[in-house]
Amino acid sequence: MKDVARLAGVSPMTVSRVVSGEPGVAPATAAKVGQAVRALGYQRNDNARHLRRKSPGTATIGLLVDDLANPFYARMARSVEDEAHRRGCLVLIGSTHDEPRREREVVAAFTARQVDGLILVPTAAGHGFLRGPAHAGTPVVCVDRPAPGLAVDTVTVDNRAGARRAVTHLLAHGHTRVAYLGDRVGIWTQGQRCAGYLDALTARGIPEDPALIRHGLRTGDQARAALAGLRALPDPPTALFTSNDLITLGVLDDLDHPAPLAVVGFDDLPLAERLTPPLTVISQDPLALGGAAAGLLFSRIAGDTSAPRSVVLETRLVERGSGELRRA
Amino acid sequence: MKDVARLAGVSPMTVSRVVSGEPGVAPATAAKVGQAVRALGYQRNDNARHLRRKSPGTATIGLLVDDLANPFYARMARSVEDEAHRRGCLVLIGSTHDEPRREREVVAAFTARQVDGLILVPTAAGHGFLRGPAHAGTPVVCVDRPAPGLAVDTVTVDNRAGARRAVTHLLAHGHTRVAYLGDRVGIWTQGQRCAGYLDALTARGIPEDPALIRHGLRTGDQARAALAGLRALPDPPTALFTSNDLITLGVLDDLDHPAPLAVVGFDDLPLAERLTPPLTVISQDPLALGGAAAGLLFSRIAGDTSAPRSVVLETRLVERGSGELRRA
DNA sequence: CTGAAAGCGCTAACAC
DNA sequence: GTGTTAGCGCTTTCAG
Repeated sequence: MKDVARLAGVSPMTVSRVVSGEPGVAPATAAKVGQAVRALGYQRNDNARHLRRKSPGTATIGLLVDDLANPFYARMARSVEDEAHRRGCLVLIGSTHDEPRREREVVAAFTARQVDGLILVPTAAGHGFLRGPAHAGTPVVCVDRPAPGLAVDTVTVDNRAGARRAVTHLLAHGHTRVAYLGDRVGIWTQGQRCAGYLDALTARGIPEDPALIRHGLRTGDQARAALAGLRALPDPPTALFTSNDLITLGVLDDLDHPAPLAVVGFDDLPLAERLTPPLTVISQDPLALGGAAAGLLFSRIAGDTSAPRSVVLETRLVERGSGELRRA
Repeated sequence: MKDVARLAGVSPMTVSRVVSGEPGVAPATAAKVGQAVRALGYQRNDNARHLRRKSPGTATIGLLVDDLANPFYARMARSVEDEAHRRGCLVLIGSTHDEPRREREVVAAFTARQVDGLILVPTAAGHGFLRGPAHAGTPVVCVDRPAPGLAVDTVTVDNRAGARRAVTHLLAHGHTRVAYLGDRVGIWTQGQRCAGYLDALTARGIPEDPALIRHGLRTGDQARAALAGLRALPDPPTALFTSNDLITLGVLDDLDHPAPLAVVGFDDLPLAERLTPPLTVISQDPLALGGAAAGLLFSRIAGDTSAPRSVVLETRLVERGSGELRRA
């Protein structure tokens, strides 16, 4: 900046004013400065700028998701970045890979960079560290899952209602033996979906049968094995509710034999309508999740200090065939 | 920091040393400082730190892709972030949505934040702005497509060889009328894939038939319409090479009627093996792309000033059925 | 309308 | 081992 000032024959202060588009500079002076800027290829150092400026922070937010490669979070990230871009804000990104340690590290690195706010898909573990004085003043929005014991804005989808809807749909097609296949119940979304499954049974007066409930399925293969187990029961299910896409895919190949099973999955899949059978799913809208989270965060950044809000988005039942199979 | 110093009864300099883990501080002093840090919830301001430190820049890189929501770029981003994290580096992210203006804006914002380097999926348009003095000293790596006229490191996949392989595969199954369905040839990857298609024909001595070549298909519906046109020819094709996944999906439903067509697509799809027919594809490895780009960038950042390098990754032919249909 | 001085939070370089 | 001084690149504040 000093170089530009020298070349333009003005003081650094004037260069600052021109570069920042502040009023009160003679057009002629501004032009000279502009030329010097272009001649030298000068670019303002925004880090230094934000160091001195008190006004709007650093115009940077942090986004920390479980895994960027997951299309669900990728779409969320996209809409967060779009919202940030509309507001002239940059986005620092990170993946936790569900490791609380990595989460803590990255959050620390983000706040050390003076981000104006944080959008976070919390890992399962405790988030006491976010409550410390280090984070006072940095607004946080949790998205996709809440952070237990952390009083911050949260955007989730109504997993429980969605699961209930799925299972109710199956019951409406005459099924009475509906199995639940899920990942670990400790995962918040899974717990919610299982609760929704039970809600639906209860509403119909169908007693819960522990033999039909399988938790902790972490891979497609495990799901497949679980299904085999279910089919070996004396009174096997005629329908399945699969609680995430990995599990849905795992059972897909074994739906027809020996007896056809109806299935509704939670989470939409890219090509669900082209599978055989076309998959009926409960679908979520990751773009809306990201958009809502960004909206909340920016209103906090703008100074909104009201009580923490909880936004819950609805899911959608998409009927494509696999869930409309009537009981044999 | 001054507050911490006061509370610990030492000078700010000592706090700095402790917080930065520098040697040469008495353990007792370090302990006192540590307590004060925790009591106040102090966190170092890394922006200010990097302002003064000359050593390793800001430990931040910029990643600019076409669209974060695209699973291909999402996976690339994930591996870039992983590599960056391994090196204690943060990642600023952005989407261009293929708009050169947005690309320029975001690149400018990144460099204004003093990123140590840039990984870029260049838009189609010119990149003269990257050559200006403003970017001297900020290493850039282009990934997925080259930036015409820009002498920087580039990581791409061998689109041409992949396409050639796909078409050769179809020819080997007895087909002589193989059609090409692609997006605008002006898009670099599409141009390469079309060239590969022609290579394969030439190698077999099969003359190119313009009636079998369709460019500019931007949607699945357009691809479908193009296929209808091909089928109406007096001498219709018996096999297709589809040059991206959108096009592949577009034609998928019309492969069997009136006559069965063999097809090989460029780009793998998540559930390709579960479609009917299971899809034979040329698959790329976005994680490897991202990893290679990050590797190159970090070696540049570390001071490698050798001539710009071009890394070209191979594709893989994945045979699943749709491409192994013999000529009727 | 423009410039000089001071300082944002931190660390390099040197003194003690 | 620890403190002092100066200054990173910019903007605030106030004086001309």
